[in-house]
Amino acid sequence: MTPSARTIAIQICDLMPLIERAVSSELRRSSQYVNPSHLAILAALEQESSTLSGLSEISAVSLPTMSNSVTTLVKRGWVRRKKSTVDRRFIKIELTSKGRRALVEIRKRIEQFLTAQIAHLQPDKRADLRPALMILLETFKNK
Amino acid sequence: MTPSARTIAIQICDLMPLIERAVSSELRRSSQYVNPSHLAILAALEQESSTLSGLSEISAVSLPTMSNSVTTLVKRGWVRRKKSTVDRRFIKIELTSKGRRALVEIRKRIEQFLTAQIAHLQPDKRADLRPALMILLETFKNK
DNA sequence: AATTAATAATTAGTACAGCAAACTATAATT
DNA sequence: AATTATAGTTTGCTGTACTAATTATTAATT
Repeated sequence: MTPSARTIAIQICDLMPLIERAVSSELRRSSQYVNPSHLAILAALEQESSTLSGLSEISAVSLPTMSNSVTTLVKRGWVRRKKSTVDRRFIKIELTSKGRRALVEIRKRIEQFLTAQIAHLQPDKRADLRPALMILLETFKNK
Repeated sequence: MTPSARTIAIQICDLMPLIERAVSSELRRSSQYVNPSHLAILAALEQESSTLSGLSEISAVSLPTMSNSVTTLVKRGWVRRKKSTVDRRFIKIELTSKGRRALVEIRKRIEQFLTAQIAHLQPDKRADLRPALMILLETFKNK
């Protein structure tokens, strides 16, 4: 019998905090504190520059919140604000090269941490994980 | 060929913020704001009461942070502090019945949200998810 | 053309999680 | 009895989250 959507939802519900906690803790351990929300912003900007309202929608936070977060990231030199020449109400947020390097660095640290956890698994279990994660990625993209 | 641990790590790295964002946004949408970290604390206490230092270790945050979070939860009436009679330095944190009800309520809301996402999937894809999630749950338990 | 409405972003004010450092209270050691 | 260790709390800071109000700019109306 195929598992109900609810069964899987509960599993995700249980799993999320476990990984989240481990990764957050790993990020906090680093010299420069990195908030998970910053990671999301940098990752979004890596694809393409975005306006402030665009970012706030992607991250599902309010506009003022995103404005503040961007200010923090600007202070760190990871992004820059750039007024649009077409419509001057818009502000384009761009990743700086320093921000790009920081993103690579942060990703590397999380990846190394997660890799260490996954490495303990049997190859056949790892084989099960990949397609499942692809399904989830597809499911939660643009949600 | 079985996927490398690193490949899977990257997948998780990409997936996490997607789900996290969706769920956080869902939690914030509710009348009473619920911080994800609160959820983790309540869930830990549901299993069994714990000391403050126990909780801070489980959630991988500092002792002062946990002390403050518990104070917030006490104000909300969701947990209570109780001095140990054996060793009076210890403080047992217990879930109140109101806290237990809140936990059920929060879980229900997240589950409903996630269920709605999962429900769109084909049964065979859902069938793939369950064992994979079990592997991940096992992997990140006690990490 | 002047006024009004709509849109994008910021500012102000509040709540609260995260930290380190300094502190209090209690228990264990010496 | 004095010292050291342990469990929590308090303080002071940074920074994310919110809503409500404000500013700047553009679009729509009259």
